[in-house]
Amino acid sequence: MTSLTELNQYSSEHNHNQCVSLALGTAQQLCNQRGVLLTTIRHQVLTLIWESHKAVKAYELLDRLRPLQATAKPATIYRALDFLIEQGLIHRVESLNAFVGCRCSDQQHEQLLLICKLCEQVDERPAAEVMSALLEESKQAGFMIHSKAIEIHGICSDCSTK
Amino acid sequence: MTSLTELNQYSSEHNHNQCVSLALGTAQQLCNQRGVLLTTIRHQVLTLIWESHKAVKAYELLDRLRPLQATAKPATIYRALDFLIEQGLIHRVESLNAFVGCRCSDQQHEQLLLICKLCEQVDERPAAEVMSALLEESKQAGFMIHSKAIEIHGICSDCSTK
DNA sequence: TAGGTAATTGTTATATTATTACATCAGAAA
DNA sequence: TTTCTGATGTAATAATATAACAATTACCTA
Repeated sequence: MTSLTELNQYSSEHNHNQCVSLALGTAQQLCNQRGVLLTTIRHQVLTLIWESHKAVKAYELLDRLRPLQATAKPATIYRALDFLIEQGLIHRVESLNAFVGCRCSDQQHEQLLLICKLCEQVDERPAAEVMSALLEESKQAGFMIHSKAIEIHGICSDCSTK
Repeated sequence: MTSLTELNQYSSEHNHNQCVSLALGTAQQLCNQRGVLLTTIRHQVLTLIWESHKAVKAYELLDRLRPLQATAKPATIYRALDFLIEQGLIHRVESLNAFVGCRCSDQQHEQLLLICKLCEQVDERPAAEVMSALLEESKQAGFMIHSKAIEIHGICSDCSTK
């Protein structure tokens, strides 16, 4: 079986339907395992986020959710986003105030994010070397890590070779 | 001469006046060298930011600036912040929507930020190993770096030993 | 199946963060 | 003096996010 992390969304010919169905399938499975509910709204928001590999703004999601949920309000979106983040199904991109689907929700969730300024796509990388250097650095500083946001902005390989 | 980076703000007995005068001195010097103006407002905002090693919110700065600049408005603060960031004199902490003085403005500006959840102080570290691992990772991904935000949240050594 | 409870969603209002556009002013250069 | 540039004043508004409370739904168990 293909795993989420084996797909590279930057390649223009990637099968995005496969991305989406893998992501939603994994999400459902994880929620089942954890005894939490992937309700209709949460499922819809996750699906909207997965429409592309770009980070999406909350109010853009709201606009896109409204046709499906006539009563949707900001709180509707933010609650769904909170849930999806808690469950590790999406990333909050701090430097963009935006949200992107996580392709590694079943594994190590904290990843390095490579954010392309041109195509706006966000790539996740486990970046083991970076993470271990980070651990070492924190250890030296006597700092106990709770969470990390590692966000790199630049030009992705696909855009720079075009 | 003591350099900014030799001081550790986490040690409760550090001489903060020294931090401030070093920071403001370096800032003035850099602005002179670059032929840009550290105007009264910009100097005041930088001074307010340096009142502590905590990240400060824009509207909190505004409140604290108003006694000094009766006409100050949001744009006043955001313009000063934009300038200070451009000149590398402060960091924007993306994950807090807040701002903190930079102790390495005369050197490599992009640093790892260690943000304590208890005392709220922000420590900067050049973290050479992390940065080189990051470069290597980007290279492998064919990604051209423009800028980085590396923000680690947790408990600082000072707080965890208290 | 009825009743209790916790989780989810609906709804309104508002807080917080940030930008845009245009007017004015101050200082350096022609 | 005129002109240009950068900085600031000012008003309005856009964009992002949360709080508080009511209503509904899902689920457990007696």
